[in-house]
Amino acid sequence: MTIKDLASFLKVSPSTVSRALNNHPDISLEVRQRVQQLAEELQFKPNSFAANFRKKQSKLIAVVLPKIYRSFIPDVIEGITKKLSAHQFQTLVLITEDQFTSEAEAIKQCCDMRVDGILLSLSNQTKDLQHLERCKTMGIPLVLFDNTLQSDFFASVHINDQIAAGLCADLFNHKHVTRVAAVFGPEELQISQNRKVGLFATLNKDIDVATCYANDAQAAFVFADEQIRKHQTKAFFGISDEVLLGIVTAVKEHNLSKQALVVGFSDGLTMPFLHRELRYIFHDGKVVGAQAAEQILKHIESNSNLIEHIEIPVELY
Amino acid sequence: MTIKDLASFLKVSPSTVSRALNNHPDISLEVRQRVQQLAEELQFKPNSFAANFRKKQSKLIAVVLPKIYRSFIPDVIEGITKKLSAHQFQTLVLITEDQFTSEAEAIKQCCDMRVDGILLSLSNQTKDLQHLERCKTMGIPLVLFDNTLQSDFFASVHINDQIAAGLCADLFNHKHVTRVAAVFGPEELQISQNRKVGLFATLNKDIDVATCYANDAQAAFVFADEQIRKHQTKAFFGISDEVLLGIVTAVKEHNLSKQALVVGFSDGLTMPFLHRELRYIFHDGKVVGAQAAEQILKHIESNSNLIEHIEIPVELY
DNA sequence: AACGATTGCGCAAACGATTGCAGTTGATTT
DNA sequence: AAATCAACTGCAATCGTTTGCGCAATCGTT
Repeated sequence: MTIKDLASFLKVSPSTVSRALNNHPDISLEVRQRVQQLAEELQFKPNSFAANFRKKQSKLIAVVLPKIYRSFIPDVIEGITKKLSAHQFQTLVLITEDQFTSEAEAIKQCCDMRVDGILLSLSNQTKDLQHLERCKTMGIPLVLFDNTLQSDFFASVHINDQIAAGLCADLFNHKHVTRVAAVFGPEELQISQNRKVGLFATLNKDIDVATCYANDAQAAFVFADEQIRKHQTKAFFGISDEVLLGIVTAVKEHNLSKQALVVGFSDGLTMPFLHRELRYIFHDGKVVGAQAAEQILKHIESNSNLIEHIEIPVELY
Repeated sequence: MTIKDLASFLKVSPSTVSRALNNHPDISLEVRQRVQQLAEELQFKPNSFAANFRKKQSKLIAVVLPKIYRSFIPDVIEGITKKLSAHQFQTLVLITEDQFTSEAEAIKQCCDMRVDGILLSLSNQTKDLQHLERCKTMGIPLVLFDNTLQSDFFASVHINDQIAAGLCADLFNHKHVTRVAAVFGPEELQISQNRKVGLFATLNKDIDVATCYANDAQAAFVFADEQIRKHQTKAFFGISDEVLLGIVTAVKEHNLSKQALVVGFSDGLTMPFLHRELRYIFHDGKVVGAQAAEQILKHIESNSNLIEHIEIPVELY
């Protein structure tokens, strides 16, 4: 069932059918309705591949990310798909497993398959943006989100990690803690670095800080537990829900729930429920995802080449 | 840069280039190499839309699911994308938000855009499979996974929820508990029903059971807390990580960690860490995802019309 | 040497939609 | 009555690959 078939049924030309289906004003209302009605009856749907091919578009946006972590990322995906599907774009998901080579390969694939745009959260092995050259030369818009690197050529969307971490530091200062145990993510991760810098920049110099890089609850637990035993630490910073889980578990095991001050970044779901005293920067994946999607749509739909660096405002809860 | 351009550079015909690029044996090794070499140099990549259009395939598989829950689903997606990308298929993600109308709409879109296959986890509003008719008529293979309904026309992949829940019941029986507080998911959910049936079928009849339907930690917490207060309940069943979180929190608040018996379904990550005594059916998303992907690939690549109903074996940890 | 079989490549027609341009009406203007 | 114009619609080319078929040249066989 093609446009030609419809055309011969209706004794009009394929072009007329095409235009009628697309509500082109050249076609009289009467013909338009006849065409659309028959199309409806016969359950006809134009072959979008033929159309996209001709129109040189794919209506596909790729989301390339290191891993589907349990916090934050699900919201990001939801935010992206919701925004994109409202604009008749579909969402492709590619996972790099935090491997630089996979990331480069994924980008290559996206370009080769002519997606209309790419949303990319960098792997923690990625040190520069060379592998994105192809996107530039092929004119495929790309927006970095969450874990990004500064670039003049690609838009980016994230929270201001330094400022956000600064808010956490303010809290420690204000509560006059003397010692903080801070758990960051993988050391190479840009986000780890930014949050670390932000924390230390604002934290009173006379506060002792014990630092640890961890990427799961277990490692964070071991560290927090040790800090409590050795130093009676009662103030903690955790960079993500994953490590906060480890910290909070240690805190609870030592019956410090009420006295301890646990501060960190969270998606506001599990951890605040688990530890009601948690103070956290609400890292809202839906907003990040929606904004990133909006940026890419702006590039595509209005052909704007404006490179924006969006910082999502954050609050401490 | 098209195949034609390459052809004129090399003074051969476009068909030769096409065949050379696809390693067609009709083309001499010498010509093949020349073509491939120049293609490499010029960074030429065939327009996959043109090719797919011609070949009537899309190399796209859609994954339609109710929501990106924090447990299980991330693993499912990972399992799917890994398997599919190994076969040069890309993964499209559509979210229905547990709305039947969204689900029907999503399926329609997938068909209209001619995906090569669909992996579907049903929304909990979905009562029958009428809306999948179109897939049948268009010959688009579809595999149900996780939350499914029995069907003769579509393959399915899931664990045997009844048997799995039975294993949990065995544990309660064996430990001679007298009272169980069981939390299921949304009542309409097929999975809820199956696990409930399985639990009750095996549970000793003289065990009192208090039942509750909840879909988040908070609701489960309230229920568990109440059961502990009113009945000193010490045995609990939780259908998912979400509700287990609520149960375990209540248990801990009452200092029952050591004495309580908490049993449920988990993805083996957060909850077992949080409550080391947790006994759980390991609900492995990666395996479910990979199996579902494998089923769809089988349909596509070997044109098999065999409808299989796969039950992933489970273990109680 | 003559014959069929094989090898290697090109021709041209698809695939199904879109779109610039031109042509056909009928109505309106001069 | 001729000319102008607008409103519709059709023609045909086009997007970039793939692929059935045909044609030469080469090969091996008797």
